[in-house]
Amino acid sequence: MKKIENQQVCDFCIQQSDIFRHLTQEEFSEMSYNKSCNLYKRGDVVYHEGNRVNGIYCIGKGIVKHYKTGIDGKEQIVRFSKKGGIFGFRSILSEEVACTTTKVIEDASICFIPSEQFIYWLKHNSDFSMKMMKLSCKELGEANQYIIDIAQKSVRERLAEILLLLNDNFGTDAEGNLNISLTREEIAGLVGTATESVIRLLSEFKADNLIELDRRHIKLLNIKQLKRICDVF
Amino acid sequence: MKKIENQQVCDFCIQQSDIFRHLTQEEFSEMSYNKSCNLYKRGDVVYHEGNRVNGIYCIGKGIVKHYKTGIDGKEQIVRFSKKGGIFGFRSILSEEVACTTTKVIEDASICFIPSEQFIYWLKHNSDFSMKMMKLSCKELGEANQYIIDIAQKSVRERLAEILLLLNDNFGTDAEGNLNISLTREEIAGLVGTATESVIRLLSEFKADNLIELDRRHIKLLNIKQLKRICDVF
DNA sequence: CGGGCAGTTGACCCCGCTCAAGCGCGGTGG
DNA sequence: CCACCGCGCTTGAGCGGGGTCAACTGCCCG
Repeated sequence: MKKIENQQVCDFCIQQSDIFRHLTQEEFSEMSYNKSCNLYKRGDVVYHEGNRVNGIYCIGKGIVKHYKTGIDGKEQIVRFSKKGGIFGFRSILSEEVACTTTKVIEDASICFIPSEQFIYWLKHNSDFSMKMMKLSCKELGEANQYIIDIAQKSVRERLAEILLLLNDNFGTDAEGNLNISLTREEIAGLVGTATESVIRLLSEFKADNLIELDRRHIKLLNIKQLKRICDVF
Repeated sequence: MKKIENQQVCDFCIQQSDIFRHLTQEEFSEMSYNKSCNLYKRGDVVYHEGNRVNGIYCIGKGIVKHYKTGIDGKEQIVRFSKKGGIFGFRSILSEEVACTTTKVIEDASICFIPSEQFIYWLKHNSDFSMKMMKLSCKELGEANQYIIDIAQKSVRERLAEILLLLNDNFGTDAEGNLNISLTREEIAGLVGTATESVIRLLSEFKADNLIELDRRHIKLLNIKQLKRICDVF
């Protein structure tokens, strides 16, 4: 886990983030002073499930996955975070240990802000506090949706939904491929199924001309039909 | 849906709730002035999924279930709230419509506090605001746990877990029965399975002397063994 | 007494998980 | 430069958990 001081990229992360838009100039300077910025490579772990987290993290560049480890070490991915996103706050605010492991899946530049600083802002800047409140409640709504999806939809439906969700969250590159590179196993951990099932269903989708596959590059060809597959509700 | 003004029970709900402990005397009086208290019967709906919620609710007495409606109207219960609990805040804070329906399962006395009042407190009482933050993040952690449970555990394991969870949350009455009365269908909606599966597994548990069944009264006989069943992680 | 709903039980079968074998590609070392 | 290795990916076979459907019971209530 290589960590390099890199203040320049770090300022970028503040500008990107909705959460920090409402800081005053003074607060902004204080933040720059107190935070530290590190570079991470794919596979690096930011923190482990069950560990105490003593600050929040914001992303200037790259993508991380948040997952819980279950039976036989099988990963269940509950969320991603990308440029402009923050994470780690759940554990601090609920005063519990981390409920997920956070691992880098695309080389990233991530800032660390000590929890004292974070808590101080929450208490003294109500705009910031309301933004945080909104964020955590939004994530709660998404988690609730996830629960009913996994409980009631078929794997096929969930896979279609996940593909659309990745499309919305990460968009596409010049060739039209999803702007996130996941192994089949990671997709399985996201959908909540076995790796083999993901492979079979992706092949089916390809045969039906819904998607194009080239190794880890996935291109959505027929979004309307994919929506029809997952919108059973 | 019978609603009766009932100020006396309502004061009780404020005293019960952790969330309101930190209000000043002045704030407490203001709250009593602005809130309204209503009585609900089993089956009454407090608000529907997809509707706008314009205040938060706190419970003086009774139990409600929060559920999402899925395929064929199948309910997925995501949470309960009981005496001292508050709900409805997620929708207000995330500025979205309600993501769940809230229905009474045990006759209840529930207060309504307009969102302007709620938001005002959040902005002007940082203790209150921190409490709310903690609550929403705690719920988020529970939702994440729920996701991996449903994705990776068997129905048998989940049912055992749910029984223990009900035991922790609602305790037992004088005869040792769980202090919450649920239909088999509701248990199924909680576990995320079919009603018939719940019935079969409950019978199994009974045959193994893990529980005692008498209609909707459930009594846990061997908590240690139930824990062993659900703790596969 | 009859209707309706919750609960129960049995039969059936399909989705999706597991296991096992084979393939393709990139990296490494001789 | 090629041979080997290992990991990620793919495909097939088999089977079992659990969902669905249907029939029946018991109980409450009009």
